[in-house]
Amino acid sequence: MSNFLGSHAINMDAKGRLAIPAKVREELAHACGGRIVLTANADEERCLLVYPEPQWEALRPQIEALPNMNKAARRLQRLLLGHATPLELDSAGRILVPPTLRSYARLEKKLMLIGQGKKLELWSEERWFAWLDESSDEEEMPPEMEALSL
Amino acid sequence: MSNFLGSHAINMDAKGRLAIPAKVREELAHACGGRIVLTANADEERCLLVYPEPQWEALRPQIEALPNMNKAARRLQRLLLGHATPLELDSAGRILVPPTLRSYARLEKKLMLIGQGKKLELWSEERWFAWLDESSDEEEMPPEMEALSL
DNA sequence: GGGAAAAAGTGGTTTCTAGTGGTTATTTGT
DNA sequence: ACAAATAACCACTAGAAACCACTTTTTCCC
Repeated sequence: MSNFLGSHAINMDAKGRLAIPAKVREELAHACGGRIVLTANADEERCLLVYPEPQWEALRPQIEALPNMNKAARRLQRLLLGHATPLELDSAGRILVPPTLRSYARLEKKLMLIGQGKKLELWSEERWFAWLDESSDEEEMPPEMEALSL
Repeated sequence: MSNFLGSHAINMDAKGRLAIPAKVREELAHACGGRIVLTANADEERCLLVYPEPQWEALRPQIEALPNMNKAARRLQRLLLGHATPLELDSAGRILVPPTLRSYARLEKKLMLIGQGKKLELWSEERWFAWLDESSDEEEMPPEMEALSL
């Protein structure tokens, strides 16, 4: 099972190529042989999600099966399914981010790649730091979280 | 079971390397053979957390399992999982703090390492002393705390 | 209490590989 | 068929990691 951790600053070149950090590349190699699926994030943060292909294939039927008379469910489907793009690493360990996804997440040169266990998140650096600075406003936390002892 | 106590002033060099104090090194050696995980703190104090690897591995699944349609849970995941970095001590007993974590906790040259029982906290010296000076404002305390007799 | 030896902390140097950019080939569309 | 855009290939540079050497502090023994 893949286990992506940590954050990495990476640059995207003018062609939309970005080099996956070597550490992450290793993880990807034996999680999916370098076959990944890139898609949009569903919540209000405009970032991209990087799934090893098997992980994505496990998730996809669940999304497709959602009762889509519900507006929120339709939104999730359109965002996730509608942006999903299979990608492979090139010989130098880079991926080419499709223009659509690039503009969805407002990616420019400086990016951040954030490990999230079974997947990775790809943010524009600017947006990532802005999100970090947001006050962790008084959202109510789920009971599992209140019980945590870090 | 590890049991980190006390505080130590330490210096980070220009490359981001910092020497773990010998006392702490001993504790680490037989808690995890020197294999540690460094990550960000979840609350508003921007410091880093140092876990012996087994401790972290006990915690990680709990964090990953949080219901991440919830905003507060997502924040915790992005901070903790998204910054977690496994590290090993070099031949001189030092660790290299990744640039991402260095900037998150605003670490410069002078740092403080604070024992917290099962983990350690790593602060910029400046922020540590500033925090000490903060008024412990009238937050209400949990019942377990009210029952304490120091 | 002083000196010596060992350990701890600090800094620099070299080597290697990850990351970057450019160039050529191929494919697709007009 | 030709042109433009995309994809694969190759070469170079810069940054990171491992190695090594030195200085300073502490502890133990005389």
